[in-house]
Amino acid sequence: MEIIEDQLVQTEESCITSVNYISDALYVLGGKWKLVIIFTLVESPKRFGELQKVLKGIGPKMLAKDLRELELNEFVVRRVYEGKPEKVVYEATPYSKSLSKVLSELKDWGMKHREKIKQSMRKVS
Amino acid sequence: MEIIEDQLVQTEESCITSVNYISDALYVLGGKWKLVIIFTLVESPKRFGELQKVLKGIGPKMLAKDLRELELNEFVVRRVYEGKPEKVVYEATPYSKSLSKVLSELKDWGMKHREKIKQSMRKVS
DNA sequence: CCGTATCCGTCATGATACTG
DNA sequence: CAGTATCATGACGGATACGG
Repeated sequence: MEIIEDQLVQTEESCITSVNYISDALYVLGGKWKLVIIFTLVESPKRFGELQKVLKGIGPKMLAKDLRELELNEFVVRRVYEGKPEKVVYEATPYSKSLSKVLSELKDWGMKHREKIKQSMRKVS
Repeated sequence: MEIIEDQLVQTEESCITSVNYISDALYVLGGKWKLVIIFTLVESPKRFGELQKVLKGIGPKMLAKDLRELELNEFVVRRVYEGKPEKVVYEATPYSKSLSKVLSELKDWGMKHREKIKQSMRKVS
């Protein structure tokens, strides 16, 4: 019995380690918008207003807050170009690009998920 | 000018579509615990108490709520085995397993991220 | 052991108005 | 255009007690 317990603890340990990695990731990437912001900025740099348009539904406060946090964690660079009206552009860093696999897997899964939802809606109706 | 606008709208459109897929995914998987719960259950089915132990820090209320939602969205099956003390086991469905790529990419990224954090802490000290 | 019920505090999110 | 200020709401989280 105790031996079995030990084995369980072992397997649980490695599982817990993996869980910690995922929790770490979610700690910096968590929330409703951060991953989406990173995704759109990896596609191309964008201005504040453009981001608001692409991320339908986000308010300026949340967007500003998330951008600040993403800048702190080095996912995003805020560049200011002086000029008549000065231009502010947000740009994804190489570190953001290290997330591209995660993002593309998530996007693929999201596509399949949407298909599944559509089908179950057909069944209901 | 209007033609350029149209082109921008085109590129934005495809970007927005991808954004929607990711938002869809985050809608069902979002929050602090859902992905972690799915991950541990994909490794092996677990009981309520075991989950509480593995996910250090989650309270019974949150765990119950997330498990209920995951059951609704068909990520998890709740199985009850009758017996002296009846046993309740939560099990990942095949649909959860369709997330395995997302999860392993996220885990890998989390590992690298932890390394990066460690290094930047060394630099500071 | 498996949860539910309750209370309560904190934080994330949102809507809107407003300033440089 | 880029963001801040303000206010409101709900999600999340912790503690504890309780019932099946």
